[in-house]
Amino acid sequence: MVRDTYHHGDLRRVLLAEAARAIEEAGPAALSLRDIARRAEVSHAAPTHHFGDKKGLLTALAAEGFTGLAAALEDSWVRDRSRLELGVTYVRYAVGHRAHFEVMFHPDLCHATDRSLLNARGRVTRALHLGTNPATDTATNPETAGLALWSAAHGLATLWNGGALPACPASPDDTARAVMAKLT
Amino acid sequence: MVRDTYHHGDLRRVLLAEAARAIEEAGPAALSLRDIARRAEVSHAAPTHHFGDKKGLLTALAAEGFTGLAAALEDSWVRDRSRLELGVTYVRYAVGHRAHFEVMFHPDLCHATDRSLLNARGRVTRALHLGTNPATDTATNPETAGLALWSAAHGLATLWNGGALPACPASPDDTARAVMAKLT
DNA sequence: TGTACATCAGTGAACGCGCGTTCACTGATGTAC
DNA sequence: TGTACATCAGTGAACGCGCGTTCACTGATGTAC
Repeated sequence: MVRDTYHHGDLRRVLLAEAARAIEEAGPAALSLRDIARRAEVSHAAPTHHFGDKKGLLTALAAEGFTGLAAALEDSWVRDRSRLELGVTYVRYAVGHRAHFEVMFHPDLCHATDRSLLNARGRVTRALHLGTNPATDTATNPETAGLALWSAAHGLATLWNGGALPACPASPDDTARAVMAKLT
Repeated sequence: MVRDTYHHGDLRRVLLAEAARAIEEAGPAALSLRDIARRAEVSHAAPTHHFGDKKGLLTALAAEGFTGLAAALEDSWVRDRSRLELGVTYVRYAVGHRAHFEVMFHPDLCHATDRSLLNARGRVTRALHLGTNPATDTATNPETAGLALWSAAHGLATLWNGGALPACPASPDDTARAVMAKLT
């Protein structure tokens, strides 16, 4: 124990951060509560105290990820009022928060019915439809517009994080901008 | 043992099929060699005999997936000569082979340097560029065209398989067609 | 056609390990009076 | 200001379990002659 006090003070946050680091290093399949506790330098039972069980920790991580992504998207829209930039922001967030992103879209790993998780996820879905107007967009379905943007951004982010792109020289931002520009 | 012969006859194929079923049910994180052996009704050491180790099995599954996808894409191109349909085919394959698709894009789970895996993956990448012509497409970068199609199809497939789409009524094919139509 | 032998495919016991979870506990903090 | 007490946060020992891998083995198959 490196700590000088018995109480940690900010353990919950630290555990989430260490979980994210561990997932970035070896993927969510290799994650264990005991490893996270080791990284945080607390006893191996401490994580359970904060999250109930392993899925509880991953649920919290996913919820944190959805909340952060929703905030990033909303900021982006306020700043640029551009759906292209909305997609770029999505990719940037995913690449910058690989572990969160990984967990967010693997419901197997989480308590699927967790309220805060569902709320945060809904907020992201809504943000992805900013700039599509059901009243004026009668010709093109705004659902489809939202889904196309989501698909392209999500796909690029996933491929990028998975190392599937063969020797891509450009930055994620530039690549995302080029891809998003192909959407009508 | 239900079998009446000592030798199984087709164990390798059966093990891959059972692995795919197991992954569909509970995700790749929950996969174990012993569980696959149980499903195939062989001793728990039998899978190791065929694949060397756990990663070996998943590598074989991923390679099988890439090969099947490449074949589907090539067929699609021969049949329709349509890049839109190429994207639809990608989504259809991914939705119809969830387990393979999952493993294909998680290099953590595989022996990353396996030759047959890399070959099959390259074949998919090439198929995704069918119909983009470096000679004539000087205005729009064919790399970008390939990547945009890939991103949109991959993203839609991933979101669909992950259950991320809120109550989508249409079939994967129809949804993919609508999304792909938004690409220039 | 038969026989010897090499090779292949699957077995089952054994190993050591790290895991998630439980539990009674103790140290620290906050609140009521 | 002090004291009693409830609550919270983290501990460390213990549990039972399923796992991947190894190993010497045995049953079955194919091939050479």
